[in-house]
Amino acid sequence: MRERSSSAPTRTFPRRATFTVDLVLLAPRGKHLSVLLARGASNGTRERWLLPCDGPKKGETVEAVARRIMRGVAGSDVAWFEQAGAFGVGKRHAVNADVSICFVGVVPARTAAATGFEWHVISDLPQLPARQAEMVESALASLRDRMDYAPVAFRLLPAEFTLSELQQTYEMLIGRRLHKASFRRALQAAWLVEPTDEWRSEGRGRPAQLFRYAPRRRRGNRRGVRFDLLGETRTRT
Amino acid sequence: MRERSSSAPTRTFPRRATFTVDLVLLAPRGKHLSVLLARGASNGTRERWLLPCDGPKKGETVEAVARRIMRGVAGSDVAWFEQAGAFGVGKRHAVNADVSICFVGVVPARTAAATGFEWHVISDLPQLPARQAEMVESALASLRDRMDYAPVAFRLLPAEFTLSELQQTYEMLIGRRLHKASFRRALQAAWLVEPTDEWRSEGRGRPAQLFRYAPRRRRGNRRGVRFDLLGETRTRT
DNA sequence: GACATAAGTAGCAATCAGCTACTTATTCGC
DNA sequence: GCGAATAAGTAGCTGATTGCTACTTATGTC
Repeated sequence: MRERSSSAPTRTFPRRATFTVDLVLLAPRGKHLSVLLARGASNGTRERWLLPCDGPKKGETVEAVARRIMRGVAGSDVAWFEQAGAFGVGKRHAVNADVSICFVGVVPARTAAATGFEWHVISDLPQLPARQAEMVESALASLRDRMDYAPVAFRLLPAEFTLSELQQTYEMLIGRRLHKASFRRALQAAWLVEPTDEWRSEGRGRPAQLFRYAPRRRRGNRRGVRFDLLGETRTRT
Repeated sequence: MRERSSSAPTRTFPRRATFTVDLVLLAPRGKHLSVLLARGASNGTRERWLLPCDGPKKGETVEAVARRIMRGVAGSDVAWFEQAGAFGVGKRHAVNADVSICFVGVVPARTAAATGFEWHVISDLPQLPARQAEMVESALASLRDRMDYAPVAFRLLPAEFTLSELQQTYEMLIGRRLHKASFRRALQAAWLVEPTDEWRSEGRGRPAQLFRYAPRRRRGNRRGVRFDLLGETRTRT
């Protein structure tokens, strides 16, 4: 299936193939993350679950597709989203697209799922088509890679929040515990929050001061090199 | 254009659209990086240049497409490559694919370009279609993000190399100068190289000892959080 | 042999990060 | 009221990491 080409004269003409946009939409669920799944047609005894996905309408960017799917399945209150790569043939996909372009997004807790969709805790997912299972893994990795650079946690919280809430949100998103004193020290150094005059008492224990997100300055922080590479010589793809 | 669906019963059926794989292939050129461009049909007075691209053959993964294009345009001696995201409609693409899946790769200096292709220094590129220009930017960012984790530099060098050569390679790939003593100290701490018994004298100055890449151990290095995020509240997509 | 040049090292000073151990302020049970 | 329990918030030690200046070492050039 050749198309009209304006590519290099000496090469074969570019072929084309089809894709969909698949969405890994995450939301807090207690101390863990949950992912939104669509109930698939159950072809037998067992339920089938899939990631939400769709193709582009005419002229739509892939970001727009992702945004449209998010609006459709969970409303429009998205804390953050980003592309997490394209996943190709070789592992079965739900609707037989050649390639799925994966987006990862985060929405606040208690975001209602549209009919036919349900939140599932990531530690206990039903079986997904191989390609989609891979995408969930990769989406989580993308999110965790970005946590140091994108204010995901702040967008998940209300305008005013306690530092303990902020820390818990970070812990949930990156999937591991953080040390309280170190967390706060780093936060201070980054000039990301400012205290309000309000305090909140939450049952027992000392009341917590409320803060708001108010980033002040940028650390022009070019380090040398880190050499954090694995011992093995292999590429990530 | 609806397709057979096994998606959520209550949603519209996934649409599909076409894509190509586009390649940002980089090679050292003196102290800078160059990118491989394909000479396009010159529709007027000015030359047109494009990124190499193609679509998948039946059953081919996107990685396989990227690898095939690389083989075709620059041989098979690839130091490293990785996907750098999908770039959608909204900016013109060379062959009118709806979406381009971008791969970034690095090959050694002096890799010969196939007929119809030429290396261009990245600081002085000819005008490219908007989407492809965006891809070049993004590919460089991806490479630099990955430098701390993938042994790209080691794969560009011969089996035995001096530490100055290694440092220069790093500087070229990440696009900034590094401090000699700090570079070496970090390298030692990471147990990535081992000295050989050989020394190389390169004109004037003290001869340099040769090293080889021999990664020994892994630093299980989970930091707390870095809060390296920008002041502005915006996502990267 | 003096000088230029480049490799390679020592070590200071500042910062960062992980941790223990505290102080402060509140509710609960009595 | 008062002590125990609980959670917020802080102090500060320690070792690791980093950027840097300034050195020493070994070679070629003249």
